[in-house]
Amino acid sequence: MAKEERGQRPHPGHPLDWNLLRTFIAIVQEGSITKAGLRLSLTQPAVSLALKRLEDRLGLPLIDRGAGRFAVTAAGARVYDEAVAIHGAVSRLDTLVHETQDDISGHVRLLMTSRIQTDRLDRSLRDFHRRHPTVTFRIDVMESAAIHIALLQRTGAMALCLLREPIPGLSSVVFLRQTYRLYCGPDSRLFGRRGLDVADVRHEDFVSFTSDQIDGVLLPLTLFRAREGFAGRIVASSGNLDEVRRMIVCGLGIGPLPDHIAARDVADGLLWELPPYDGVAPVDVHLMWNSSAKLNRAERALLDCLCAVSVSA
DNA sequence: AAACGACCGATTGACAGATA
DNA sequence: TATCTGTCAATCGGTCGTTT
Repeated sequence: MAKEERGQRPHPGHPLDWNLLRTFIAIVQEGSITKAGLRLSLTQPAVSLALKRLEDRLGLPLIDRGAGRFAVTAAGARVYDEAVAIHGAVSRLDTLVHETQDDISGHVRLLMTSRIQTDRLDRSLRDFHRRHPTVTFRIDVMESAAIHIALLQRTGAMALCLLREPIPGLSSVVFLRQTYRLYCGPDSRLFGRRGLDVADVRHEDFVSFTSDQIDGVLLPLTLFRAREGFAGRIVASSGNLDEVRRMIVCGLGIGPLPDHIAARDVADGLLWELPPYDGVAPVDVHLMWNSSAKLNRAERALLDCLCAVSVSA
């Protein structure tokens, strides 16, 4: 059928064959009908015909194709998004059906900000692994803002990250309370000096986190600097806690770190605590998850496990 | 630059097997 | 028996490298 003849939906209410969507996903992902055929163990004509059937069913061209030409149309992009969502749901059916009551298996993807150090988390993972040794893990480290997006898009099941204010659609409990304090490195003129006042550090160059902004999850640090009249320039920033620590130790400037993380460096003579000595700001680590996402049993079990040891559980 | 041929990818027609 | 979905073979059209 010529494309220009397809202007209406010729099969209103006709049930759509799932295989056509599966084939269409392969065509879009491979960017070629031939490659899609190889992936699906079909011949190229079979894939070409399947695409043509899908286009006929929907009454719209989905791929603008020809010799040396392959482009997903706007309608094709919309169909692809829906097909992927349907594929995800269908793919989970087998796991959901075959999971038994007393044998939890599966895969868990946990998202975390850098350097979440707490025995509470370590103990939970150790206990969980002993109880469910067949469950596999993947832990991805990223910035809190990226984690929030990943949870909303359901590409991760749960996360340990910072949170400024509640996010619609995401549930959270406080997993760990931590206080940020200011530190400097051994090269700083302030290193080793006791009994300093905030006024003594106000004009120092500053190392900070990329989320230390008015719209970031470390807003309390921003507010602290504004409240105390810090006038030093921000000479370096990173979203990774290890890199912020490195830049402070290397003397690029003074900067905030969670006190329990900095404690060992202070003991080793790499960091020196600065005023205010009661801490800059409390910044809690939250356990977060998408409340409307369908978790597998492994994910649900780990979430229950982590919730049980959370501060605000 | 034009012509040529090899190659690649898509479509079409004929036909076969499975299924309702 | 009609329909759907697959394969095979032939064909078309474009790209690319080589030759003239």
